[in-house]
Amino acid sequence: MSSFGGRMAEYPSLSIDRFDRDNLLAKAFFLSHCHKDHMKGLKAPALQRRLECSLKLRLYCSPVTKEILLTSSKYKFWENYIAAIEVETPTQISLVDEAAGKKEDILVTLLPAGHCPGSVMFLFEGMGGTVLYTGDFRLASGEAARLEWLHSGGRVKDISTVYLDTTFCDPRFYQIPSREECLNGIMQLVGSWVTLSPYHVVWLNCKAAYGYEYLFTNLSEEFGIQVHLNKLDMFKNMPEILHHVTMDRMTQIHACRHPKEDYFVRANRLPCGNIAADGTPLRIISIKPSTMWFAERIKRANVIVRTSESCYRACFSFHSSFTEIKDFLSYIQPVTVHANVLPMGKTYEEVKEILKSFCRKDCGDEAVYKPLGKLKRWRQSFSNEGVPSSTDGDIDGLFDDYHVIPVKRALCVPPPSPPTDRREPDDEVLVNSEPPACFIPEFHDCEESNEEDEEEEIDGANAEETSAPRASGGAGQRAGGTASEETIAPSWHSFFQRERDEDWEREMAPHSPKLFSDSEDGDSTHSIPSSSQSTHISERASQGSGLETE
DNA sequence: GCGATCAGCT
DNA sequence: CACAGCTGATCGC
Repeated sequence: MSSFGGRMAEYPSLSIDRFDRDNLLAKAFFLSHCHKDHMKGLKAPALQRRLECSLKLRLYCSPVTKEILLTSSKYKFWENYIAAIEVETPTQISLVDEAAGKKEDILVTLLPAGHCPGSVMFLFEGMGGTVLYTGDFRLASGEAARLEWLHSGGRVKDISTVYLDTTFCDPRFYQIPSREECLNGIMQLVGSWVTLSPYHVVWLNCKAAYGYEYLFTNLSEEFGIQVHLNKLDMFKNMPEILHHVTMDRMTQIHACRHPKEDYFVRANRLPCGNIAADGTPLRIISIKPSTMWFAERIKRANVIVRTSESCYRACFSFHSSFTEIKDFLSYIQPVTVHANVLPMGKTYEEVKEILKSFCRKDCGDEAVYKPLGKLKRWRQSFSNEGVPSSTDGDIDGLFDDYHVIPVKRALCVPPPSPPTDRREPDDEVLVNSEPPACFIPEFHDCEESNEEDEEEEIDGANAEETSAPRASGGAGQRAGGTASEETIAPSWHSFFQRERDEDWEREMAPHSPKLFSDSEDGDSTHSIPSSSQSTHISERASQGSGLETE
């Protein structure tokens, strides 16, 4: 959760991701993405009043963020005060002091942050120097090098300060499997289930927040099955998402929510209450995206963990891991860095100390901080009214070496580890060189591990301990169900006959499914085909009743 | 009645 | 397994 106060020392008249208290006095507002903890005060009457009294005040964000924000009626009043800025399009903004009549121009560039739809980082350039506010982000190691606007003249820009998403800035979160690895694991699990029969459905237990959309679109694309959501209006102008989601409950992949969803799922019901038209009980598995991390370098990661008979956790993170943060910051090499988030159980000083080690070092008389050069050209500028006032499409000359990885500053890093080396996360950095002139602590050797109590290895003996009795008088919940949630009888059968009509009938065994069980209890019907080696699904004996829904 | 804050619970 | 946000209780206005 962001604890950033909203303002940066270098540009104190801007407010970012906080809109309460002193931030109300800002000359311009910025929203990095649409998560509530970055929107504090954004719908407060005090801010509404402030807007109505000013001709100049604008909220700057990405076009997607604007779309999402304005979909919510609570934020509709922003309609005339939002200036969407295209991503990766340097844009000039005039900050006007309406009382003093003074004006200051800054250049802002939105960089894709990989956190959720519309999420961006803000790169500010102006009299306060070059400052990067990351918002929340997840970039894989090496991705900073591909962000054009972090560079100039083939080199990384001279960035004085970074305001950084430090959610996982703790060696405990040393490594998180990549987006692709996680997605592949989930795809295989989903695929191995939904192909068994039309009655095999998956419930993705996603939090009520943006950021899972690429999961939905990829699953839908792969299996030709749209994902059921409670509402879609926020995606109405995003066809690339809209095509893959649906409000039709008659589908095999669900990410719908219900306040009592755990009750539903325990009773073998989907949160939306959907059932098969012919009364055949659905076979539901739940997959809960969670952050799973690895304190040590391990060769093969389990990105899926089975927690009970029909419940799985799948690795999923919208924040960069410790390694990714380190890579990002080491590449940017700012003079100073501020933590936007205090990771659980860490003090600000501890985080600061870690971050400092990734920043630019004071090495003797090497030029440490060069003043900002002349600003280059920009494509488009906004007047204070938020209207694009000019267009200058010619930016190509700025970055003709686009495909060449820009050269980093040659600071503080002696051979044999030249600064231009791009390290892969797996490279063994700690063995290959003398300590650099500026000693950089490494965290590779940390002994911390989340593995000890996780028991992620397959435990066939316990894996079937899932028919344990319900903790409570669960008998009151009949699978066939309470009548209140059902409305119209869905034409389940015909729906799927369009899609595929063979193969599944023979799979419709009457026994209860035992998923991914390696045990030989004789009732196992579900196993990931040969691909299980690459999926890294592990079983974990359920600690509780075996009927947990998370 | 509304908003802010916090505990509790995913 | 730790992110993001909901619900409900409490308090102040």
